[in-house]
This record gives sequence, C-alpha cells and structure tokens, in this order.
Amino acid sequence: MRVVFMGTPDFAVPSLEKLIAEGHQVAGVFTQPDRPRGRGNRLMPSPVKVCAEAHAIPVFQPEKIRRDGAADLRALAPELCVTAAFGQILSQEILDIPPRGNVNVHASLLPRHRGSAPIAWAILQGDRTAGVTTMMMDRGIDTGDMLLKAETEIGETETCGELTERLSRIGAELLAETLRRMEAGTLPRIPQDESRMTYDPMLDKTMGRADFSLTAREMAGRINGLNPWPCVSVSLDGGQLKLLRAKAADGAGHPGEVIAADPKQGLVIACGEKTVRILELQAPGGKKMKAEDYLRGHGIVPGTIL
RNA sequence: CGCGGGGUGGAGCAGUUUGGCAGCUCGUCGGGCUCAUAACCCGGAGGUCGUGGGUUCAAGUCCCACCCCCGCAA
Repeated sequence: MRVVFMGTPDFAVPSLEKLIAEGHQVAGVFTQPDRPRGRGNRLMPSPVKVCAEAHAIPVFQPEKIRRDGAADLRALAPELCVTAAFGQILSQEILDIPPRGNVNVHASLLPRHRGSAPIAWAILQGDRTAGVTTMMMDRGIDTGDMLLKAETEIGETETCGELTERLSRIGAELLAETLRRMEAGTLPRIPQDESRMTYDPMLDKTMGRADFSLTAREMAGRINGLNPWPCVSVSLDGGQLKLLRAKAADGAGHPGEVIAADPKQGLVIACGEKTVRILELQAPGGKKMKAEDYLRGHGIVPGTIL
C-alpha cells in the first residue's frame, strides 16, 4: 500500500521500520521539527526522522501540519496514513486526504488511557496489563473506531521506558497485521465504549515530587511509571536524587522515613502504608545505578525523613 | 560558545582547596570461628588516578589542550 507515516519518538520507529519491511511504499514521513535538545542546546532530529533518512524517505517537518502540511500531504497521494505518537493534532482536512483513512497505533487498551502518555498512566494507575490498539482516526483525541488490539502483562518493577520499548515492537507487529487484514477486507471496526473511556493528561514535572504519604503500591507505581521522565526525586545533599525503580515491601514507619540504607538490606523508605524498596536510583551528577551500589559509597542515616 | 556535576583496583565513593607513602564501604581469593550463615575474625591479590602535554626534587592534587559520562533547561 502507498502510505504516509507520521510519528516522532522512539516508540514510532519500529512501526515505520515494519511498514518498510512489509513492502509497503512509504511515500513520505511527517515528524516534529528538530528541537534544541541535550547539552549545548544543539538541534536534534527526532528518532523517526533519523530512521526515515536512513531509508531515503522524504521527510516533512511542519510546525503545524493542520496549518501548513495539507499541500505536501496531498502531493504525496497516500492511499492510507499511519500515525504513531506523532505529537500533533490532525485537522479534518488532513484526515480526508487519504482515501482509506488514517490508522493510529495507540499504546493502550482503548478506550482506557486516551491521551499522550498512555503507558505511564497504565503503570501509575496500577494496571496489571497494558497494550496497543490500532484505530481509525477521527477528529477527537484517540476516539476513533478500534481495529485490532494486543495485550501484555506489566512486569512488577517494569518502568515506563521499558514497557514503551516493548509495546513499540508489539505495536509494529499489530500494525502489520492491521494493514494485512485491511487489504484482505477482514478488518473489524469496533466503536469505543464511551462509558468505559478514560482520558489521561500529559505528564508534568511537578508529578515527580515525591509524596510518601501515598501507599507503597502507589508510590512504586509513580517511581516506575514516571521513569524515564519526569522521574520521582527527593532532595538530598542539595541535589535531586532520582528514584528510578521500586517495589512495594512490608514494614512501616513515618512517611518518608528511611527504614534501611546499607548495601546488605538495600534502601527501604516508609510510605503512608507499608514501604517501598528502591532498586535503582541516580545521584545528582551521577549515572543510574542499583541502590546497593549507591549505598556502598554514600551513607544515608536510617531515620532520616526524605 | 545556554547553566552545572563527574571520570581514582571488579562496584560505589573519599582524597584535589594547602603538591609529599593509594584510602573507605563492598566484592573477590585463601585461612579461621560456628550446628549453621548474607554474621564475625585473620590474611592476600587486584590501580597507566579518562587521554596527551607542561610546571616541579616530587603531581590523583597545580597549568594548557582534548575525549567520554551525567543533571538542569526543552
């Protein structure tokens, strides 16, 4: 099929690569403009742009596709558009261009977790499973009819970053099957049950402020679900200690109290209910490391309130 | 030239301000104690101190250049 792909972050790359590998004709790729990123504020291309260029596919980076992308898209004459974490809202004018419509790869089990951060929210809300849904796009945000769905269990200490990586590959497979069945005419089209939908807001860096009055399960969900961004962190030695991976554990104490902090027992912090064991963290200016490694070189006095 | 932190045995750190024997918490290897142990005791191995150059009787430490890693900001 002649398709145009729209996507931006790492999550979208496997889907683009799968389209190419499946023999679809990817006529062009739309992605977010290069942004200043990293140290030195250098302009960095999106992962999707890097991938597209490696395959010699024309790249389009309008600031707003609904304002100044229609002509380019029309010129590419796509039979179908595929989007995956593009990061821009499509107008009806854009949606009307491809005759077979617009398939979106959304990283949740719709109608749950509509919005831009479905994977993080699945972990934040303590879901046991996550997944990918392919859907036909319409004017609303993640409101269109569902096509196919793939489900996977969320690991007990799996982070948003890890789950995103996993779902990106599951999504690519699901996309391939979706297009196969579309061509075969055997694709179901299922309206979303509006009564069961949830819409989750964008992540915000203020969510990273540690709140140990939560239950241990909630706290572990925040720590794992907000990694790699914005991450839950606590102030320590004038810097921010990022908590990167955690697991609920037994025990109790004043919320925020350090129950244990040595290489043998690891780092255990009391929550509103029970405690969390910190498995990985990152010290100010340092690299990610296991909590035990951190504690070999840094002392935290048990009883300290974080 | 956006701001800032860092690179020291296998891991994590101190030591750099004020140049003077390579240190700490672990791990590892050997031995001991113990009914037993992730506990405890004794002993050992393991380091071009990111790279190159400079100053000095002497550089992890001071000077110059470069490489790499990380945080903030997005």
